Amino acid sequence: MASMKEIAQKAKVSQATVSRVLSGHPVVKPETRQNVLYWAKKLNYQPNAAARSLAGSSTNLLGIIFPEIANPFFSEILDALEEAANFEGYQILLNCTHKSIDREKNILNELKRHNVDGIITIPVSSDDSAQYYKALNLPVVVITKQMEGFNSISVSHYQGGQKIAQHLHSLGYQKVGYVGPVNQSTSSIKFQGFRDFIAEHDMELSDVIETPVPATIDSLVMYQTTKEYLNSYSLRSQALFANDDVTACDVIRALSEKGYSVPGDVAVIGFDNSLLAKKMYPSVSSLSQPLHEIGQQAVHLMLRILNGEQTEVSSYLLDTRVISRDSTVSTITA
Amino acid sequence: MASMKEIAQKAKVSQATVSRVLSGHPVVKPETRQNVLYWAKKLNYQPNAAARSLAGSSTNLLGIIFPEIANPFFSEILDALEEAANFEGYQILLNCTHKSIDREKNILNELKRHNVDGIITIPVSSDDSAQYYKALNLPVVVITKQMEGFNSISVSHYQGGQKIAQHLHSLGYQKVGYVGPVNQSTSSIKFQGFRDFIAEHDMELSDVIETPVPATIDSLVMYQTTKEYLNSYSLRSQALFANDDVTACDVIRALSEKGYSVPGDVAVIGFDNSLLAKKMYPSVSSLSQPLHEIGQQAVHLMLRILNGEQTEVSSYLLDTRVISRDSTVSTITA
DNA sequence: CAAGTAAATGAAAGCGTATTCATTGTTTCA
DNA sequence: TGAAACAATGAATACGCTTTCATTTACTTG
Repeated sequence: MASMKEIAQKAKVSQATVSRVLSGHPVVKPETRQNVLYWAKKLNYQPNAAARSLAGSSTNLLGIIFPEIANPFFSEILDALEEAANFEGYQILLNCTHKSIDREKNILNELKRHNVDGIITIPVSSDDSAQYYKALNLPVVVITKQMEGFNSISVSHYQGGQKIAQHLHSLGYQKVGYVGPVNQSTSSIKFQGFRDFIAEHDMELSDVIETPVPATIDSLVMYQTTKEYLNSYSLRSQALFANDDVTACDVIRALSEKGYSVPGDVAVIGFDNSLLAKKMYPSVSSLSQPLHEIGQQAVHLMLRILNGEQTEVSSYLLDTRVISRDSTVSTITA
Repeated sequence: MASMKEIAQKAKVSQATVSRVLSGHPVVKPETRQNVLYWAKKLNYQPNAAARSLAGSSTNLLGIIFPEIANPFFSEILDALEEAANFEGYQILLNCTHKSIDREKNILNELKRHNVDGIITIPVSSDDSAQYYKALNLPVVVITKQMEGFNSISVSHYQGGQKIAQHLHSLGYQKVGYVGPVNQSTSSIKFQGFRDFIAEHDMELSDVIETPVPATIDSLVMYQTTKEYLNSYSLRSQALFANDDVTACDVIRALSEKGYSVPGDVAVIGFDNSLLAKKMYPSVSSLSQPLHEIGQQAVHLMLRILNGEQTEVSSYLLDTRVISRDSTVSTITA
């Protein structure tokens, strides 16, 4: 690899001048600049990232922390994140917590030693993780959820739950149910919004199928829990709100296997509007989170922080909307 | 961040000795070692990656090059890759080509300047990409396909096509069809295996629905092409082989919308055994590629190369097997 | 035209580590 | 007991870059 030293020799200038040219420092005579650029190009010069980092400038490295990747919800965001970051000249260091806070701590150490310029993260826990991120003293952008004292890009899960209920209400469903975790942070907020809307309108929460938080995307626990519920109770709901699209798929399977037709007998609506909801047949209605935009905005927010254009901490909430598909239909007959 | 210098001061030894202890160099007196380790721990020492890199040792950085991430096929592999790499103490630098060879060239430059120890890649083109990888002079492991002159971890797509045909044959399907690209490298190999098996057994290739190669996972082009075909021709096949699981989903939708029941009227089988095939209802039969294993083995192969334990170039082909699900059923009546 | 100022560049230090080479202290063996 | 071999450590250098400070050159102005 060609170094600045070689360029300096060829161009008959000092290495300092080469550095100035290549880092866009203004005080260089145009002719000198041209000459240096000529040789840089000719030698296919690539700045050594380690040397740059060591010399104190930025690394153009962004640490990314996700719970897992195989989940389409996450991978779609990651896709957008990668695209935006690379467009802006940043490389991405990808790490998964698998929802373990110990793993998260280790990752933070790793990222620190690599001198990342900033971190974009889906933290393990909005409560417990905060202190470790604080201790880093690095720019952090939290996505898909909020964390006290940190910049974040997310959606209102409470409002999301409301919109789901509203959607079902507008289609004429009166008895509705919920499938998902009840005591987990994000899920319970969705559920709360859902319940609050129900309470304020002429609706009834007829079934609550509480599931554990699945460890991985391959987990069948939502399917199994739903199946067991259907074996034990007779379903009273006309429509079910599944906490996310993965759950929605599992619920549809459990329902179908028990002889319910979707949406004929029971409607189902998911959350996230991830790939699964789109590709399923019948396609699954869902609350759309702008996944691509979340990734993109996270990167742009990070850049603003790095450029000092944004100093105060703020949470951005992006818009959501219900995408109505095959799994929910109007029950209102003329 | 604490540096070796600080540890050296506290432990009253030279920085060189600290370096020796921390990099496991043997010639240090046990007491000295203990003392240094004590202080390293106490100061929560984290080695500076840039300095290490610059001083000539390895970076523990692995470059990863994928076409896209949002596709479940890729994201499942990525998940395994990340897990294995981190377990082995490596960080992952993630990049997407979006199937552009120019983008791929740029990525290679980026990775080079970051001094990655090696690259694990799904190259854009097995023919055109090779030269750029060669020029890097870095360890490279190709995955999910083969590239002349490079180490690779993949499956036999030809044999995969054969196995699909064999599966359909064993279930009693005689007239079968294919949906997918016809002139793209990997796809056409699958198709060839499929055709060859058909030719050698009492089967007939009744429909070929040629689709373009979709640009992204969100593309509806496979669905549209299938729909158009169904509008123009009457389907003669009893079973369709879809080039991958995403296509299989689209085919099922198109068929269902045209009034065909799956698998009642037409069976469908996919390729990859990705998340989509598992989560769909009815679930989709598919040829299972060991996605997790591909990721894991790629990392382990890379480590063997880096340790000099593997010097000659070789292609590893992992086992595949047909996963029979709801979308294919036996037509043989007793 | 001298003196002072601005523009352009070079020399050198420093970032944190690995590593070579030199040095010190300790042991071994003739 | 003296020299040689060895074990343990320190001093110093290099890696490629950014940045400060000093120097040179060119230009302005009274």
